[in-house]
Amino acid sequence: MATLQDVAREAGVSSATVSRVLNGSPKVHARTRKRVEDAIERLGYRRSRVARRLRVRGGRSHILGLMIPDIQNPFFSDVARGVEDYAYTHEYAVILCSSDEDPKKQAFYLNTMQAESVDGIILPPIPGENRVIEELLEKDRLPVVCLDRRLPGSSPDTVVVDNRRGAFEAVERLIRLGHRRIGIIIGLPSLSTSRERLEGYMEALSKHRVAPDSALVREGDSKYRSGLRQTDALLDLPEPPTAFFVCNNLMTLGALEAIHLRGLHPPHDCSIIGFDDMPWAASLNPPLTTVRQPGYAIGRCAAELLLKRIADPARPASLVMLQPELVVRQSCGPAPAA
Amino acid sequence: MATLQDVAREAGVSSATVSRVLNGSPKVHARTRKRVEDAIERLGYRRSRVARRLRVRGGRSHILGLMIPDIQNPFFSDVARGVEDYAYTHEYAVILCSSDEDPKKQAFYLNTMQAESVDGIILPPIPGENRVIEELLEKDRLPVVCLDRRLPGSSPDTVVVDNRRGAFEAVERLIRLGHRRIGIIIGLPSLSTSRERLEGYMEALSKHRVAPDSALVREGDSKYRSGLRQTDALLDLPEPPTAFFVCNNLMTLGALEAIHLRGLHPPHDCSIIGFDDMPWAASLNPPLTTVRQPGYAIGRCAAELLLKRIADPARPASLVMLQPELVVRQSCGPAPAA
DNA sequence: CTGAAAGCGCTTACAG
DNA sequence: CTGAAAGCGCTTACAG
Repeated sequence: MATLQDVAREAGVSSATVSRVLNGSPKVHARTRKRVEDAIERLGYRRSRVARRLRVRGGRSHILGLMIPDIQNPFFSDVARGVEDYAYTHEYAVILCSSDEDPKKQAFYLNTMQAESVDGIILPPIPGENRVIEELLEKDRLPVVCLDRRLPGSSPDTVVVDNRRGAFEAVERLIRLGHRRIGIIIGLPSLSTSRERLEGYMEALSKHRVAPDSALVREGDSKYRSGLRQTDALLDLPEPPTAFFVCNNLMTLGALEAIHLRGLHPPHDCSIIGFDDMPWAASLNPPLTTVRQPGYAIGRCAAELLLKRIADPARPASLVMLQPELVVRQSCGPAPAA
Repeated sequence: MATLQDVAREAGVSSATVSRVLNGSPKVHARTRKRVEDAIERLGYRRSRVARRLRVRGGRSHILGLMIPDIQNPFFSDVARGVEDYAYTHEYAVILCSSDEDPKKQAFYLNTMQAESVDGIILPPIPGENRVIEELLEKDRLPVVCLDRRLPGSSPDTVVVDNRRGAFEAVERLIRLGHRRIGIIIGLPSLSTSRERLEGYMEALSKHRVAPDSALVREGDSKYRSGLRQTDALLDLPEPPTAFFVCNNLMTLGALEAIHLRGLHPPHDCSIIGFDDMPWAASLNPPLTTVRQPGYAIGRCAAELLLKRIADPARPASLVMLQPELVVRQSCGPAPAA
């Protein structure tokens, strides 16, 4: 690889001049500039960002770090795409990591990102691992934007969805269809999203004077298998629910499987509403009614907040709450007469 | 941020010694090592990878570049996860980019990756853009592995799936069920995957002496809408197909939608086989028979080849062909009597 | 086992 | 408008 020195030699100028040309400094004679540009062309020179970053004070790496639980979860691939597209329009690239909610992986990746001197990091905080992120913010003064989940205690820039409202609307719809025994499967209870969705469920029940029953509340882990198991458990109840509200995409697939395995056919035999919409929700059996989270918009918004913070570290932190939307398809019907 | 110099001062040793401790050199006195480690701890020092890379000859960045058409396509998120997981076990992080098959985006991202001095790049080559990749390989001597698609002309490390065989088996199955008019919807004809899947289709036809009909061959663009449109076109034929072979995941969803809109119910009214399996394929209506590509394994394998090449640039290039698998569910039935 | 010194490829006041 | 020189934060022969 040719270096800046090589270019200087080739063009017969000093390295300072080459650097000026590279940085578009106005005070270089047009003829000199041309000579340098020709030399760059001839040598196929490319400036080393690594060396540049070492030198330039406050030098931006133009790299963002994005750490999500799992890129194979369609919600998070929507988020990732949103981040990436916004970053691209601002000439940023992104380092992507899947943490699997594993503190060890998170630590490794966070370390790598910092060592690579990313300009900032976007992540949904892992419950119980706040310290790490707070250190990032306070000690390392690294811009961080939280997404999907809130960071209890501190309040960095955050973008979340109104989970309470999304859950409330879903459950209210089920109640209006006549359902009184509504099962809910939430994700890990340590997640703020799980708690908020449960709150929305409780509020809807309370508003419509439906008595809550703790047997109808099940905890999963956001994966397919837990959706299957918890639905099974619900169906095994002496008085099983007539409707299901399943709080994430993969668990909903599992729930559907469990329901089918019993020979049940929604929306006739029972009703189901999922959380997270997906391109194939309309092709499921039955076409699935879901609470749509704007994953792509969440990603874009987080990237925007991060770039703003990078540009102005002193700006006040903001909390953006995006609205979910109930997408009604065909998985809900009236409650069977009791 | 504390620098190595700060640590040296704090520990009362030279910077060389600190560096030795950092690099795990055995020839440092245990007591000295302890002093340095304590100083590092006290100062919260983290070594700058940027400075390190500038200095270490042939210094590895421990970053891989991965450029895929679209992270929102589940096949590619499987691939991405495979790459990432393998990279993680070897202490590598990955920069992820979605090219949308857009040469301009590809150029920008490739540039960024190089400037960031990634140690190597994994990508499915964009048709007609071979030059760029060849330059990477020859001029910049940057390790590159191609994935999913072959690079016509040269032969870098490549991992692909046996598309011909996957398509052949799918179509043969349809023929054995009695289908004679089998529609196929391929992706962009410039992609090697599209051509190979079409070849497999033709071979199956030919083996079983079914006359090909060019009206049954439609070209899509791998997206949902084209699956919908091309299926519509097929159904509008004077003599429509009784079975459909749709060559990618998103187009299959579109095809299913088109079929449902006509009030048709597979597997009774027609049959359909998709390409690419997905976690929710079993929950579709009907549960979908598909050719499963091992996306995760493809990603892992590509990452493995890349790291091997980085370690030994002189090793001969290898072409790995992974086998697809026909996953039979319930979207295919006997052809209706003519 | 440890230190002084050179240098990786750039940028940037400081002179001129 | 241009150049000489210092320095970003590290590593590594070379001495001792």
